[in-house]
Amino acid sequence: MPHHSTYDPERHGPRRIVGPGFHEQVYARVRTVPAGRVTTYGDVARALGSASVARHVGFALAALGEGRDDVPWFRVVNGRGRVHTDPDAPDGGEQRRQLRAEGVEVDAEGRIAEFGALRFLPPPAEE
DNA sequence: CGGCTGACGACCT
DNA sequence: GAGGTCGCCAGCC
Repeated sequence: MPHHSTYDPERHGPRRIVGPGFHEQVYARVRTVPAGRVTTYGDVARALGSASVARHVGFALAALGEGRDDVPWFRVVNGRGRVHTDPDAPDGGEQRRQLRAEGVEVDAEGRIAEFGALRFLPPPAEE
């Protein structure tokens, strides 16, 4: 252990909650988000037991291939209610298109309208 | 086996 | 606002 760590369990949750099969656990939590609602990377991380793995939630979703339509990845946005950037897409990209298709308003900046009301917290994962 | 890649979030300047 | 640091690590080559 580093004798001088900035790690704070109050803020980050327990260490080393990520393990083999982590991606599948992420996918299972994301599947709990109903159509027309959104959640955040951090919310999924907390549902899995540790806020500090929000980044890995993103990694897991990034690892989804084209052929993985059983995971509604597009319902996951960042903690400020914005979709992950689709820089070169004139229409805002696939995520916005999919969200709009289920009635979620997304502005030109990628912001979700009524984010607070649409935000869905995935239930905690079971052991 | 080692090295690299990768969709965040909280806090700081 | 914008930018940097650091917390976190599986999966794939």
